[in-house]
Amino acid sequence: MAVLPTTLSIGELAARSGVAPSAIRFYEARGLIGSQRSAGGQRRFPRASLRRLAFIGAAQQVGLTLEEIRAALAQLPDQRTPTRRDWQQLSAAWRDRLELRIAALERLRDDLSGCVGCGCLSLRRCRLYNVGDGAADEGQGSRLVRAFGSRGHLKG
Amino acid sequence: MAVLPTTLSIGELAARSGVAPSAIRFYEARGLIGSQRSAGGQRRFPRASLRRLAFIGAAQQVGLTLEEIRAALAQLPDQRTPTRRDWQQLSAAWRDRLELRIAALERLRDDLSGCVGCGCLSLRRCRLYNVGDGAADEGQGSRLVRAFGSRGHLKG
DNA sequence: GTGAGACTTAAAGTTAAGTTGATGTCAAGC
DNA sequence: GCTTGACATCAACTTAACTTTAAGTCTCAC
Repeated sequence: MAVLPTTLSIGELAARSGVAPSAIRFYEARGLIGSQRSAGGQRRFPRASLRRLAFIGAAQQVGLTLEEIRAALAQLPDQRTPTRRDWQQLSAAWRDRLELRIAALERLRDDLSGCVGCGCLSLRRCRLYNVGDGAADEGQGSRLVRAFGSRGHLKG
Repeated sequence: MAVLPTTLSIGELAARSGVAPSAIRFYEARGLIGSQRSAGGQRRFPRASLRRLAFIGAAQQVGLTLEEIRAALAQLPDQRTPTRRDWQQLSAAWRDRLELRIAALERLRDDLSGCVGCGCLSLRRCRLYNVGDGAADEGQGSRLVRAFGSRGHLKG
């Protein structure tokens, strides 16, 4: 059996985390992850970096940007193992965001389901498509579809 | 009361749809939407373009790229009002994608909930974080978090 | 102690989905 | 019939999150 090393090279970390070396360097440059250096200047990561990368991946799933993740991680005092309270706060915030995104997608799905077979695209009063049309004298067309959710997180 | 015009300038279409003129031009360049031209070369959109834009917006919510949306729209014979069957096929495909994304987010949420207060970040066997770690002799670390869902749609 | 392969940095490239700017034309109310 | 605001095109810029490339350095198994 191979002995588990106490530190990992960037290649080892990449292989075990599934995150590309270039991405890991990128995260380091953005302050999401730290490393020691070998005598020759190569990165040496503690094993905790694996958790850190998993954390980053999970946070991205939630729809956070790297900057937001960096800010969240920065709140965990740097060389301290996060406390239960640290973690509770982060995960609660995440769950709220997740719930919102899930609700938005479910709403869209339900509206879609209600439309199946109705020939929506040619109808005047479909919930999904009767949007912004026929509002000529109102000066402020409805924004049903746009209001569905956090479209913004995809592109800032 | 103003009379509803049979065609819309790009500015009118933008105002009523909530989509910026530059975005509409962009969609036209990408083949997602068409227009006639006035004698002087300005765009004139049929009122159906409002539905088209709503369609595009809804599709983006589902996580489709503009290219995928273009392909979907291209299946609807160009100057024909889509049939019930056309629409059924599209919306069924969308719902499948939505279901997948919803399921992935719910799984993440549930794992998060299971973790609240457990001090995950410092534990060895949390579902969320015990990923790719300790797999030194396996040569193929697990990819739990990465398998959560379509991370890819965010960047292609 | 050496050679292959992993690592280093910096800069430039990539993709999606647009926005912004420059420069010039159209449309319409007075 | 003119001026003002909307519109036209085209190219360049933007942002996020990386990847790729180039040129050079380190490591370590033999």
